[in-house]
Amino acid sequence: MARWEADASGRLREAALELYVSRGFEQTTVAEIAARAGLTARTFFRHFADKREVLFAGSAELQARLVDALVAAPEAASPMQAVGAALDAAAALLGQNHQRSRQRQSVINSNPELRERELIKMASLSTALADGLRRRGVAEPDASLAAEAGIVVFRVAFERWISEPDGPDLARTMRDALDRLKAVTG
Amino acid sequence: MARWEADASGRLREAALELYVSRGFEQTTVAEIAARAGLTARTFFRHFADKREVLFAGSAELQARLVDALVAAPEAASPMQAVGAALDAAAALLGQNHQRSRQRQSVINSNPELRERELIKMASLSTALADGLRRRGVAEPDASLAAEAGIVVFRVAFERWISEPDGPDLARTMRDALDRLKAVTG
DNA sequence: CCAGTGATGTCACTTGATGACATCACCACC
DNA sequence: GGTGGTGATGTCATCAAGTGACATCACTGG
Repeated sequence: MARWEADASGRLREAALELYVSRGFEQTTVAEIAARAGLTARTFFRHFADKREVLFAGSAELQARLVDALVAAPEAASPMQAVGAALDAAAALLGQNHQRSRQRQSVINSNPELRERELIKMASLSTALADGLRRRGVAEPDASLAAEAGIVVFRVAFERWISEPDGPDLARTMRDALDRLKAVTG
Repeated sequence: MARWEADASGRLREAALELYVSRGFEQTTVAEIAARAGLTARTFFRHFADKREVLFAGSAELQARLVDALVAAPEAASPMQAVGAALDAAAALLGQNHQRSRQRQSVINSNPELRERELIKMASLSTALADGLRRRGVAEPDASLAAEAGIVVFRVAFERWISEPDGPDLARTMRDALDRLKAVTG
């Protein structure tokens, strides 16, 4: 029994993505997004800290799942094996919706401000993974390095997966990238 | 001689850093920075694209030097050895001014918008290094992975160097971090 | 001496973002 | 059934970032 139309946040997310795709990020005003969702600009900023954040609403959940997978890895697993488990979880969560991922990523890639925001989300992921590794008893700087290396693999593999509509699935692409990283640093 | 006071850009950089340090980034307006430099806000935006960019004026030169060092590495050098040469160049350029680096980094670390900007500069560095590696004949995804791995080492080592006033110098810290990365991914 | 040029100033404007306050529908409790 | 609380929203005012258009002003080259 909603007092207002339900799921204001979801409507704002949807309206924003549609407008960002059709006219571009900069050409879209917050007032337009809110109007399309049947709300006002002031309300938009109650749901999202700024105009970019609306595209990253799912990142907190992604981070939580990655960390869960990392800490749940077998105690005997090496740091990079634990990171690998986190990457598997990421692939499971993002590996669907190739089309939607591609669309969203295209918006992000076409705007520097959005790329900045994406990078800081990745950095947050990285520090969360490093925290998880330290809780597993991994010392510094190994924990940070393994976490950052995992994020590198994630980014490179995700980009590759996005750009190859008929390539292997995300999980496979990530495992391949991880193998290549081992080879190239070795 | 100069029609106006010389080095407007340098005066703006200096004024901005002073104000960002003393009152914080958000609490400083562009009008204040410009006034301290004897200029107007409009002129500030002719020198710097936005309020954050003034802190990253040297990044283009840093990038050029890293790429130069990378492409100048011996032809027989492996991808990671070439990246290592770039890191040596970075250490030579940034390894001085421990005090100033620390001050600037403290401003950046205390503000999310500035951290975003720093991350995108790092990403730019990474793609430039990957380009350089490809010019050296390194294929994808190895070029991207080696470049990103190099940036990871750079970031982790720089942070470590900043936080340890009496630790080893930057070049040494970077070499150590690179060794640890090899160990942890191996 | 004069036209051109480049750096700056002035003005007007849009938009992102925020604080203060009002409103309005529902809910719990007496 | 009131009655007051609560949470989500709207309204209004305001600030600061950023930009376009145009003026100015000092020097430079012919």
